[in-house]
Amino acid sequence: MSRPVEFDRDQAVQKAVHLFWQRGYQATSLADLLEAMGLSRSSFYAAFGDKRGLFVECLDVFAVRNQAILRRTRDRKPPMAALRSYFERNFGQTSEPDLHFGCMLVNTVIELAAIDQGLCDLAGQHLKTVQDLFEACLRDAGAEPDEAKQAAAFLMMVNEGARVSDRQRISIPDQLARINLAFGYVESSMAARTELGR
Amino acid sequence: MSRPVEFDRDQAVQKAVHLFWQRGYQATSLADLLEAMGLSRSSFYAAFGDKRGLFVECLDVFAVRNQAILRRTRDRKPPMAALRSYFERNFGQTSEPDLHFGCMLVNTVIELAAIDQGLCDLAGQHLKTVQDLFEACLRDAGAEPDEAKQAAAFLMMVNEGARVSDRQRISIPDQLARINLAFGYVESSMAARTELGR
DNA sequence: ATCTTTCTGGAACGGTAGGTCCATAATTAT
DNA sequence: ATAATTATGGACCTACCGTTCCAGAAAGAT
Repeated sequence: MSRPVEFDRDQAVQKAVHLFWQRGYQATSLADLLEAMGLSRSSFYAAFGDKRGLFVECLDVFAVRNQAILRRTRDRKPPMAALRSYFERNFGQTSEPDLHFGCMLVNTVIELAAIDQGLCDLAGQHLKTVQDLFEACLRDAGAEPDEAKQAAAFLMMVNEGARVSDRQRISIPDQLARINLAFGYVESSMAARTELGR
Repeated sequence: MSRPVEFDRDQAVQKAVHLFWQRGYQATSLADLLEAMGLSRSSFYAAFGDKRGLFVECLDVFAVRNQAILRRTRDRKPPMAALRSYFERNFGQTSEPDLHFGCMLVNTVIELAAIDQGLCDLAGQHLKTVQDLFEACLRDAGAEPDEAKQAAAFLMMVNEGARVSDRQRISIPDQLARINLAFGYVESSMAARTELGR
């Protein structure tokens, strides 16, 4: 076998994630993608099938990368601190100066709910996985099963809301204050149950 | 002066709001709009300028209608109950059987943040007005100035998160449970301050 | 050097987008 | 009736969309 230099597939997908994350599915044209990924039309269709196929792949990549943030800190910090740092890391300073793209999964749910139910459901499943991670952390922190489930659902709602505000370029201090308030509520509620017996 | 029968402008705008709310800005084509509004291309451009102009008008109409829900119940119920019913009404049963469109303002922020900053900012301003309404209700309920501001920001985050889940067709009981939890947090926090000290 | 395989650049496709234009129909004032 | 005014239907425009196709360039295998 033989072929011209292979392009770096993973790197190309990363570029695509960045574009889709920033501009959404519909507003990202094939021309935009080809330029950013640095490959030709023909290679694109050979490698990814079509635009929608690439988007599915990007959703998966984003979701894995996003969950990894939480999974890694979970090994190194107490469970509640890991949860907090997941929220804070997503909204604090980033590698890029102006990275207020929210969450690609949330953006997808909103943009495509009435347009492409398959893509919307896929994004929703990934979000559900994150919510399950929240629940696991809360269990580790001592929450009762039902309490953990409720609090995880609440924190996912907070997460989604924070991502919306992020797209509006809310100030970082304001953002952190709201997140801190939400965690204060959850933690004091858990503490209350623990202190005054079961 | 003289002219053929005028079309009902307000009614046409209502139809457009419904479409934009459901499908978003980009995915709503002119053909969709003309059919729903029941008018011809020429009349459309004469009356609204262009698609973007109509969208601006729709954002305003939606925002006013949305705020009216809260303003009206505020006259007839205690402030915290009015706030709660704003959240519950937006996610409980509606006139239409499957009206899981979220909030048009939130949808616009997410869809157009990187596409049309003007429209995104306009939607953001309308959301800020709602947040100010939240704050006023909390003041009426006895919150201190800073406490009211913080809690209003928190509730706006909850509101935005709830709208995202709404587009994912979250079950109504789950939705109400999360909202109830959020309000429980805010109310018990306010009660704690009132009881002990100050 | 030749063959084989893989990727490339670019032309071309049909479809649809938002927007413009104009001849015609409809209505009121005179 | 006639004139003046205004909305209508629909053809038309340009631009771009995602996708397909193909001749040819590049590189390892023989």
